[in-house]
Amino acid sequence: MRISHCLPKTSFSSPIMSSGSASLMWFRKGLRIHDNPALEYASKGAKFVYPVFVVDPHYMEPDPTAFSPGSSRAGLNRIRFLLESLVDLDLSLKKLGSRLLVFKGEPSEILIRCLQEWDVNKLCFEYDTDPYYQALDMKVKDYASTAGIEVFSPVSHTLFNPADIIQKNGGKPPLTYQSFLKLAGQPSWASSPLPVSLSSLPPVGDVGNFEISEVPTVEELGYKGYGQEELSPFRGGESEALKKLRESINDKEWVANFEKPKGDPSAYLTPATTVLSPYLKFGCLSSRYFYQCLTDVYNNVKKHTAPPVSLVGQLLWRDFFYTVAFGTPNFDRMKGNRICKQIPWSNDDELLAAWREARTGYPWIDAIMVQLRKWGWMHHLARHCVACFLTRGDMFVHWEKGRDVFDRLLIDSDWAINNGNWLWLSCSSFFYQYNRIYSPVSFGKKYDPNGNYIRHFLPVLKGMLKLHPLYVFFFGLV
DNA sequence: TGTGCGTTGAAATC
DNA sequence: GATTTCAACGCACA
Repeated sequence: MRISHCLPKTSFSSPIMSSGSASLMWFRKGLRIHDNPALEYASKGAKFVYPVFVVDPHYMEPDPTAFSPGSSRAGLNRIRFLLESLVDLDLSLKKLGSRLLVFKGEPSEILIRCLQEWDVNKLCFEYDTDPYYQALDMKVKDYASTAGIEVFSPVSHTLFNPADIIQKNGGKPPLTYQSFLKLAGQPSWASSPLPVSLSSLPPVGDVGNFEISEVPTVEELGYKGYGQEELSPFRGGESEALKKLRESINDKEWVANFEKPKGDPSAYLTPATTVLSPYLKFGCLSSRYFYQCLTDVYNNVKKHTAPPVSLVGQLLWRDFFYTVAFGTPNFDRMKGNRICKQIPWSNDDELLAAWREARTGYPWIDAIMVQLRKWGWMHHLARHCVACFLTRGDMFVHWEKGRDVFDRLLIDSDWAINNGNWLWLSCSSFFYQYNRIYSPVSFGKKYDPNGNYIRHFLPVLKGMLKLHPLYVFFFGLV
């Protein structure tokens, strides 16, 4: 690791550690060495550390019935990004005298078996607010506590602990960005940075009868016949994340002046090439480390932009959505979701398929959808464009359907952020003006008759043209 | 209960 | 085609 900056302290106080013991470090997100309080605690005073990752077949293995290459839950691009991240993590662990132990199966069953077979007295993993992990972690924690194993599960995926913000707000999550900012304030770790640089890790203990495999390749998972050139150009892993971060941070002027477009949206082309979101999603890059790097830059320039439009503002948006998602039951559904407007969406699967398969007939929309399918990543404004088109244009398709397509195809798809944005862009929550069901002004009107919306995205779309020859084809149709 | 406001949007106008 | 105007809904806070 070439981390020269100071790294943040975890906001959790560490329990008294035992000595001469073994720890199990369970990786899920947080696929990194830097700013990883769970890994740090696992290695403190431990004789052995077992770094474990469980390949869940539901997430990883081919599902031939899905509409695109991939498993039942994730597209091939994100699966490959994850595998690359794991390979990189394994390499980094090896440099520190350890390695990644890769298992395959239902994660809670595997974890419990590991805890039964190995002489482990500490179980460490990053706290996760997603419902999938809330349920999974409950099972594993329950077993650990009955077995007398200490569990350390710090919040290190986000800048703030969503539970803290919700508590400060009287038990409910704030529903506007501004109120979130007020409640959040400065992160507790921001003023007292702690340099953390793991120089070595305790060795892996005896794995007993377990068969430990290397990180599988996509071919080994059963995906055949997909060449490199057909897939996303973005490589996964912490090393790549830190390299990309450094490239972005080096341009201090750009970092300080980063702002949402106000007349010159072409300024948004630069962040389109940094692509840090997938690394934040898997935790290859710590959002807290990113935050500190940005504050360092801000401290060394005369003036800089501020939330919501600044780069730090973007990290705070991420925390905002994590907080609302954590504090809202059924956040990923319309029904039973108290913050979601109840709308009688159309149920036309053919319209959905046309959108998904880039054959709407609108070249802008289709070009973006091709990029989504091919690269698994697209500019955030482009996402807004196609999401509004699907839910608020003539299609009027349920946001949950569009959400599912993004969730499958985006390499950076993140449960809280993806659902939050679809709620927003479909006028179901956070943003309510001109809801076409309830507003006689806009109801039934054709989507964007003046082309205001598309015009807003034009510079971004033209920028894409430079990036990939495929767009020539689509733009040629205009 | 009223008022302010939002990483707004569409119609009116230049 | 580009710019300006103003209508709009529900959260936040008094």
